[in-house]
Amino acid sequence: MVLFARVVEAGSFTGAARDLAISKSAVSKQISRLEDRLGVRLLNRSTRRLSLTEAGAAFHEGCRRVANEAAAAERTVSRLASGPRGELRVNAPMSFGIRHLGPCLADFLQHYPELTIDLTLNDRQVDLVEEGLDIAVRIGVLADSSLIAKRLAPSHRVVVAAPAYLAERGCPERPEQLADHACLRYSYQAAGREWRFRGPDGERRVRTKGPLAVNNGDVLRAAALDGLGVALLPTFFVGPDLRAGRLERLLPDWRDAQDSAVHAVYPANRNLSPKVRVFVDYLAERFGEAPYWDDGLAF
Amino acid sequence: MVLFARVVEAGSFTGAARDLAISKSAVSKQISRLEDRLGVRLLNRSTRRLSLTEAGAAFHEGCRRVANEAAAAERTVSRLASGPRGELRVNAPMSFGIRHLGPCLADFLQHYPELTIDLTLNDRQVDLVEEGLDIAVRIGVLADSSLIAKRLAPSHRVVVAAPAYLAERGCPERPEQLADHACLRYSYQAAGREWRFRGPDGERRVRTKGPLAVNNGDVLRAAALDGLGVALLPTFFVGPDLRAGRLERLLPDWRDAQDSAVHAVYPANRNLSPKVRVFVDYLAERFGEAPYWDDGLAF
DNA sequence: TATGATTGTTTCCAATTAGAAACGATGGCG
DNA sequence: CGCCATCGTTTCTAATTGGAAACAATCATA
Repeated sequence: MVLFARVVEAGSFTGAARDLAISKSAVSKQISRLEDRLGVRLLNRSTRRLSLTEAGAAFHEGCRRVANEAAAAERTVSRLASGPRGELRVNAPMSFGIRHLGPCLADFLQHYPELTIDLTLNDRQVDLVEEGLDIAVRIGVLADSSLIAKRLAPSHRVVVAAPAYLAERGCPERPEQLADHACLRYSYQAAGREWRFRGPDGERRVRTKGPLAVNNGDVLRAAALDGLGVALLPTFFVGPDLRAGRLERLLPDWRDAQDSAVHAVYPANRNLSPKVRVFVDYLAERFGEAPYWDDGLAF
Repeated sequence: MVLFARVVEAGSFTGAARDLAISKSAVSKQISRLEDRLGVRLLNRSTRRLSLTEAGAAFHEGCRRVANEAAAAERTVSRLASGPRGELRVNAPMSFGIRHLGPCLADFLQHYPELTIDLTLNDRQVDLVEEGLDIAVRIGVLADSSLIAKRLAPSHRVVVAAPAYLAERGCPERPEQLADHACLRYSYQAAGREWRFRGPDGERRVRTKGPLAVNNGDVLRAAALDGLGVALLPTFFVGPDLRAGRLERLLPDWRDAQDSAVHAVYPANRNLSPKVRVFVDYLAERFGEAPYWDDGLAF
């Protein structure tokens, strides 16, 4: 229809072909096919002159409208494709979002004034497609799926306790000794009860016990700060507490065997929209392999 | 764009494929190509669920409008293609138009109430395409062209004269004798001066002379009626005069060697519009190989 | 009145697109 | 928890469409 409109407006097949950068044989054949499909002759053509039939004139009216609408629609889309613009719908885990995403949004949005963000924080596994999300931040080991996962930062978990607790119960030197401590742990996590470490002489597993299991990191941290016990928490959670001396890191020679990472997860890579790309790039730059929350900590 | 709109509205590729009676692989590939061309992902697809991206939602809005406009345009055209409707632009020679086309229009239009006629009468050779005409009635031998010519009726020319003239000058029995008569003839016609006949013993040519040459049949006829001389005129012109005895036919055993025909001429045959078809058929039926204007005359 | 230039169409071949079937992934259902 | 049905994608082949050149028809020009 766009081609037909162009032919009418150019006044010739050859002119339309030139305008649309296709061959005149393609124009001729497309118009013929269109006429056959509609069952009407649209253009009367003598070798050197074109004229519209009654049907052609009516159809051209419609084609012109179609061509305009189509061009407008493509312009709208191209605008969204040409730069970071529009609304970015983000999902993230509650605690990470509050601590590390929230504080950077103002700066990010300042860089991209045509972008707005709709951030949803929750700890359940959401379906990006179903919820119409552009991107989710996820921490841990990822189940493989059709989505793209981009690593934003490492996520180390460390064993921590309050100085008061250590003064009272002593400081464990080897993972096995944790079995005799009050261990605060995540509930509803696969191996929440068993802590695994990799150290100088291999891997060790410890079955922990303690007065509290909870499915929220903030509660866990608060309990540790109150000297209720020993907790295994990500550094993005307790980095400031360690630097401030409110918590102390135990077993510094042992690394959590389940070390994982912070990921950005988003659908497909082909035709990734600029808004998603700039957000992912921004986060990867801001966090990185040595994120600020690990400053002063060694691994 | 129509396909994309359909996918969004059906909520699945498979559903859209079914609606449009194409394969789902075609749908999948077309959407992918569209996304590549626009440089944006329009739909996020997990195996069992589709959701629109921001760009997809904006584009769908436009596609819906495009699809509606396109459907409306096709409906309009299909209506014109589905039956005799609209305006029929006709061209015909002046005298034939007045005598034989005009009188049948009322009857014709009564059969096709959704049709209107724009009839132009003139004797110059018009360019159908340039003038935007649907059909022309032409009499004589046709130059071949890209147009279709449908024979509507034979056109016989006969030699006639008024009884008064014959009483005074006598009745020629053989073509050669016309050379001694006052011959009234068409001017500006190739062989207007030379009359050719086919008779019992072959073809004869007669070089005529006379007091009047004119490029209009009505004037010629009036002159003959007035007894000014002998004229060679088509029967559709002088049929009534012959039957009424106002004119008499000479040389009944000799036929005009240039016998020609009444034709309907129109562009191309492929996708001939119903309005043209019914008009041509109507005229062919009304005139035919033994047209009413030849009633009572023998050839 | 002939010639050259330009138009839309056709032809032949290459490139693109559609279709059938297989595939991998996911949700519903027992 | 496993099976089946269904979804979108991929693969391979067949059909369709596009392009360059040849063609037929017309107009402008000399």
